[in-house]
Amino acid sequence: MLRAREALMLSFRPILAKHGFTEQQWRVLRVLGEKGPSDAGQVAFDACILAPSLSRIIGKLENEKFISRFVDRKDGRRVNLVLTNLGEEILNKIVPDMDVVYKAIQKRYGEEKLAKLLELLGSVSEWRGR
Amino acid sequence: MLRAREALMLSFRPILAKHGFTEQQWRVLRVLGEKGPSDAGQVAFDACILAPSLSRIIGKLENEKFISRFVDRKDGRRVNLVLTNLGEEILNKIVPDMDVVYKAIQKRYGEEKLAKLLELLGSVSEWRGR
DNA sequence: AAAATAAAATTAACATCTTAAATATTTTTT
DNA sequence: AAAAAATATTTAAGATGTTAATTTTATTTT
Repeated sequence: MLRAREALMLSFRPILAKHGFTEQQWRVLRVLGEKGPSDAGQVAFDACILAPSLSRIIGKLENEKFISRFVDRKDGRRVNLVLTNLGEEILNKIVPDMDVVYKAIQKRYGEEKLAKLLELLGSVSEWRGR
Repeated sequence: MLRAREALMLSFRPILAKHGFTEQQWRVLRVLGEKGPSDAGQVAFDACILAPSLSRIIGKLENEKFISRFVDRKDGRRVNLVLTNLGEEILNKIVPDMDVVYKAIQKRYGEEKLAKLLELLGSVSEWRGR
């Protein structure tokens, strides 16, 4: 699984590097773009990043003005995260490049084969906690 | 893929923690146990660990007497790694515990489904370099 | 054979992972 | 309402990931 992931990321990483993002920073931006404003816990789950890592990542992304962070009004423990305009801009620049690579992979590997793989991976993911 | 891996490792990590090893240290020991003495480059590939990480890991495992390291006689650039007796002992203690978990997963998830997943993952891994 | 190039491992620097502990806030108990 | 338990986030510390630079040894060029 590690090697498969590594083989895939070899194609994606150069795109991120060109824009100065790491994989994880990218996942945070992408999740916020796809699901809209969310609290840190939700982003951590969606981006598959542990809470301590996320804390530092959002610190950086906030400093660089890609996201903003504010405490929830109803629950003072929660921190809400939102993309800034700058964050949305950069997201819209990167997404198309990633899509090109994704589609190339889909074509090269076989569309139905890839779908099957994702389905099997999804069913593994779901047993969290048993 | 990340989430699937995480779901699986949730079952394995406690076993390693009980013996005081990290995932990566374990992969190094296991590879040396399965393939016998190998040079660092080969171990790095087999254990899916980058060379710089491996350097640090083998430093620790050598200090703790689980492996020994010596330069290749024919090629002075290469470093060969071997399990010590202590390393083999600990390996033989941990392997059965890991097997129990693996078989439980195999049973719970479905043997042929798991085989299919591993096959698909294997074929993804193989494109390295295209 | 000397110089240039290539290859394997290590070191360095910064980012992230992982577990545990600490903080702050909310909810539940008593 | 005060105390206790639970929840969300952050800090801390040690280990690994990632890229680049360095070191050492082999191989290739000239």
